[in-house]
Amino acid sequence: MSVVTRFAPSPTGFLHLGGARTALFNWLFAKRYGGKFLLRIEDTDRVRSTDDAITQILNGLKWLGIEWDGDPILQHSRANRHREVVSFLMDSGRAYKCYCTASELEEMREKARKQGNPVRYDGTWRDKDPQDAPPGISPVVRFKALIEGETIIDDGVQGKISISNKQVDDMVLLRADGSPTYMLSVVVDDHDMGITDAIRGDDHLTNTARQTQLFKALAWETPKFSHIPLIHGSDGSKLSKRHGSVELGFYEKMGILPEAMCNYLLRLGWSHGDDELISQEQAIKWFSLDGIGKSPSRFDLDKLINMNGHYIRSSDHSKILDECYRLLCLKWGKEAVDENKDKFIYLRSELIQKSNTIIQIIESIDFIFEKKPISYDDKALKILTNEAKILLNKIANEFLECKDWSEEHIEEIVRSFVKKENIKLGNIAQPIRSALTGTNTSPGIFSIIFVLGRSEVIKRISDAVKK
RNA sequence: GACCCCUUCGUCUAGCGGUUAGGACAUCGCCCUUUCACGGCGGAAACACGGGUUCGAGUCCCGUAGGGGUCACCA
Repeated sequence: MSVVTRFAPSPTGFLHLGGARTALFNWLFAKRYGGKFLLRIEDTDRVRSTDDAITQILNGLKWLGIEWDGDPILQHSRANRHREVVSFLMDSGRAYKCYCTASELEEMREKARKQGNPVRYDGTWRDKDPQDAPPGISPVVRFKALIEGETIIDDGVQGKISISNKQVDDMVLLRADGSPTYMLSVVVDDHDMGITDAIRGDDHLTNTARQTQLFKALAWETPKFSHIPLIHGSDGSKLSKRHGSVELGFYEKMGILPEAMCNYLLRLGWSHGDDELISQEQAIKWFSLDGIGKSPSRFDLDKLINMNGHYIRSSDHSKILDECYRLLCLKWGKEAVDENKDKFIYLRSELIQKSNTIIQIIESIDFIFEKKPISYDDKALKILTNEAKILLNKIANEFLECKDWSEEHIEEIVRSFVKKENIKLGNIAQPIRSALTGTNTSPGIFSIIFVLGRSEVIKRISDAVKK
């Protein structure tokens, strides 16, 4: 039987790092075995689900390069099928109506907590005669779970796990308004979609016992589940909005490449010996369940950024350039960018070589676009001493007389100036840098002088000297 | 609280009974150097603890501690 996996996000929030990794693993697993990867939107909670979230999830997956087979399935559209399964369960005596009110349930839990018992539904309506149903209350439908024995889960990552059936209570299948719950829908949909393997977060592990019982009650085959440990924040706590950086779009905005993100996510919880840089093609060849670790891992932004640097340097430069152009336009406006495009093109190799993120590239050419007169930061100001200004005046004259405005010739001028003045290159390079960029860091000094052009250079130097 | 899972450098991890416990990120030092980086070289840095099993344990078993997850008419 060929492999069918799925990613089943709930559109109650955005696609975050954990979800992205789950999607990646399922996708990789399907590719590895030549199977299909399906997408199912778990929107049975009509109140909390939003279209925005769906769009964002889809975009996030596309950005990562994860393509699903067929159209995404919207779970709520299958409600009738879910209800049909419940009536089968009712007929076969594996489900029943429960008329407990919310306050009764709360009381029940409170009592169990006080007595130190597991907090579960106590089965009040399990064997009651439906004739006793109180008037005016619309019931929920509960699954009649097994009371004795234990449920064995053969997990692809965690191995064999047994959970006592005493731990599993009679879960709600249909809400009072007749809508199906998640617990029912996953089971029915996984079966109907022909899912053979599903990789999902650890947080579903104990739910699996409930779902397994449902599969059995329906006489359906259970997919092979593999529960992967969760990703934690850098402080070791559960990844949450508190970390401010769980959303995938956050990383796109900071100039992380999707390839780097995939590679990083892949290495978080999965390994293939000492391999670190793993292309998508290679990952598809290597991916398997036994490379997945059992312990939770922390998210490390530094490592992601470093990995991103490798991808920036090794990927197709024209692709990087396109992305830079897009972001540059966003930042400075298309007109300004087009006007200065050749400057950026000239500096591109150096920039790509030394940057770890797209944003770093963009920021290192801020000086090109700064409005004149440019502003100087503290470090630049510190460099612009009186002695430095004297040197700047002198070198400005040299530039004025320069006949051949090429980077090579500019370097000649500066180097012979250094010799003449008996100073170190740094003594003049840093003041020039400050004058031209308003900061103390920039691309190579000769290339920025060349790129800015003679009149601009003269102008900026004279502005700086007047400071 | 009950149940389930986890535990190797600061972080991600390799290791699948015999290793000087390896790699990567971060960190420190040196080199390169006009700045910031990139790159190169080198250093420091880990088997949570306690019992077993075994000739031999990071590797197997049992406890303890710590961490995580689940206990909804959320998914």
